[in-house]
Amino acid sequence: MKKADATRERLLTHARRLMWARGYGAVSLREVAQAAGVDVALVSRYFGGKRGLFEATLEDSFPKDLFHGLTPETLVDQMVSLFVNTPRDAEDPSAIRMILMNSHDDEVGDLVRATQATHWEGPLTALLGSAEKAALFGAASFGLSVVEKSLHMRGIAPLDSPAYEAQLRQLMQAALDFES
Amino acid sequence: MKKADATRERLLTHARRLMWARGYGAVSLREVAQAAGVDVALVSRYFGGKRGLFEATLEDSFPKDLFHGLTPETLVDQMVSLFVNTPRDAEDPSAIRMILMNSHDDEVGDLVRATQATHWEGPLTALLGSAEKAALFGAASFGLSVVEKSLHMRGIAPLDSPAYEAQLRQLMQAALDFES
DNA sequence: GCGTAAATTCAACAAGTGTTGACCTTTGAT
DNA sequence: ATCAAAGGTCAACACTTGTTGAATTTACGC
Repeated sequence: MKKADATRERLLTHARRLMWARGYGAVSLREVAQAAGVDVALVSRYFGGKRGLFEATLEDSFPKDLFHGLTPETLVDQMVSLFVNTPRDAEDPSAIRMILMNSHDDEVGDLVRATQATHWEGPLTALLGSAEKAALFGAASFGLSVVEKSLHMRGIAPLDSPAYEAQLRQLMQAALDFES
Repeated sequence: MKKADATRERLLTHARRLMWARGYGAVSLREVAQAAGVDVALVSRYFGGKRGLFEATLEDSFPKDLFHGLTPETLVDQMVSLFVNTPRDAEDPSAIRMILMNSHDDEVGDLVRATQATHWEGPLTALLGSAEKAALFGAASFGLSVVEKSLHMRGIAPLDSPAYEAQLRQLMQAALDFES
């Protein structure tokens, strides 16, 4: 019972790396299997199919407690810090990228959006006590992350500049000051 | 010589509608051809292949003069107005959505990013006279557009609220006030 | 109406997809 | 060492994809 779990996990790791980075539809099971060093058939055997494999990566590694222990006052600092410390095109693909790449897929889009809403949008709304604040802050943060970290638009954004970080903080704080 | 041009344009229209909305990789030529009411073979015949068809939609309908005639002072108003007046999930898919859906495609990603850089990022940088300003403003605007218009995250953003529009203007202006 | 060229369809292709059932191969307890 | 179960491979399937060359239909000047 031990060996199987190991390869199961190996499949899961590579599936997450590939599918989160390039999207569910753009990655073939054969590619995942080859990366894991096993035969394609094992995927359907262990996860019930391609969709099952993707779902497993969500349950396994979607960050669920992003806002845990935060207050509206500490939120901005925390998010800016998270933003600045996250490298572009990280080896280990981020959940932001995963949402960006899979939200519009016919097969898994609904699942992705539901997962996001449950674990991020919901808690953030609860934390801020306002759907509108959560909306604007979430949109600004997510949008910035998408553009900075994932879309390959160069000429954009000197991440290391301290002035940029300050401006970023001000920008996010402005989103938080939304009234009614 | 007339009839062919008509179906050529019909193919182009449906290709843009489908590929800009769901992404190059997710749309099959047979689907485009069926929407246009012709046989699949015509695509390769008229456009030289799938990629040629997509390139044609770019040359044909990518908005090229978005910042023409604007000054740094009128930029925010213009963009906020454009933003507020653009419906969510428009029938005629937006270039924003197209960039979002195709920037990471292995086959057309480079082309999309190059097009974007030439017609948007370049002019915006020239207009603002600063790569950093263009970076932050572009990222904020684009990110907000992406989240609001394209990612299907509901519970997010009451577009019709006047207070929201004011906040949006303030947010974009803040991005523009970037120094050094 | 005829005939020619344009416009379009048809049929087939090679390649790649996810999935399945039968088949080996390794492992570990008796 | 034996045998059964677990772990994994193999070959084949039905299907979809983009592309291509030949055949067929449609339009139009004479």
